[in-house]
Amino acid sequence: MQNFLLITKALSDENRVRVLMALSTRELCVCQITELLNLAPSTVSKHMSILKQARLAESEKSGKWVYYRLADRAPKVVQEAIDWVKKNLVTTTTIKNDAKKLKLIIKKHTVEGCKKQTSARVVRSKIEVGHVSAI
Amino acid sequence: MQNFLLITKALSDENRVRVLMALSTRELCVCQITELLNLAPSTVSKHMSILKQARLAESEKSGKWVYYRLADRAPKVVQEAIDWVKKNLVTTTTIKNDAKKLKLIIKKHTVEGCKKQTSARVVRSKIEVGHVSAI
DNA sequence: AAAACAATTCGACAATTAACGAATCGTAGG
DNA sequence: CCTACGATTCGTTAATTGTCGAATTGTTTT
Repeated sequence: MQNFLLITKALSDENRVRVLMALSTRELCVCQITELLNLAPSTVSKHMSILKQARLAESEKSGKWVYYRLADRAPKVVQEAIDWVKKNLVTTTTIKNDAKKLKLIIKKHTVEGCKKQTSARVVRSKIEVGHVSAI
Repeated sequence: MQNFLLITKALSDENRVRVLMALSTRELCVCQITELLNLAPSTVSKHMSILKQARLAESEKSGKWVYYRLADRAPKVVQEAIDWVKKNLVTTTTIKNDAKKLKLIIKKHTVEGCKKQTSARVVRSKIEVGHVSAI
């Protein structure tokens, strides 16, 4: 019951479901999510920890960055929740607008890095799915 | 998106999911739910209005009583949410304990009515699914 | 070594929400 | 009619939650 409520509570905030939908396209680092949602980094970090606790999202550190992605190999409850969310939100204007905005953000980050930095990791993430712990 | 969040917010409270699970067995009047959850009637009423707004539950007035039941013929999002909840909570101890307690409550109410009253409606609900607006 | 930067943690504050009791509405029975 | 009762609404309070900025941690770059 407690795990179940972790999931539903995580899904009961608009910003968090927007993140989940964004992650359904590809993995993202915190600064990209921050830019998408227009929130303070600390706020985004909190949201991500809630998604992680519910096991809806996973994270992986790579140098200075922390990349988040949708849960894989998570319990069935979680997977079904994710599928339900995806299925019912892909068509909404909010999510479609986010998708557009996200493309620009990713393009920008690919060129400039998170702010002014260029990272091989960011560039490479376009062509490979796997992750490396160090560049 | 707003409708979606009505659903997830409704599901993010333990008492409300307990009610949903109780309703998956049979329809219930507010006083029965109140007894199950051990909350003030006004609190239960609020919870039920939240479930109704999310379209997870429906209500029907019958004399002095208001009966709630799980949504039927609701949008697919809602149906899928209900199925997901049911599937993942039937085995939990909280819900199983509720089921036990509910049996006693129903038995009691069948004999004595909500408090001291006997209602034909309550007795009849055991054998018929349909509802009548007046006894 | 120092500076820059991404992310997290922490403390404070504002907004939301769960809970209750009192008051109200509607129905049923004396 | 009037009383009793189930349910809802309303106003209040307590608890929870979302948000931010400041401070901190860890990593990379200069």
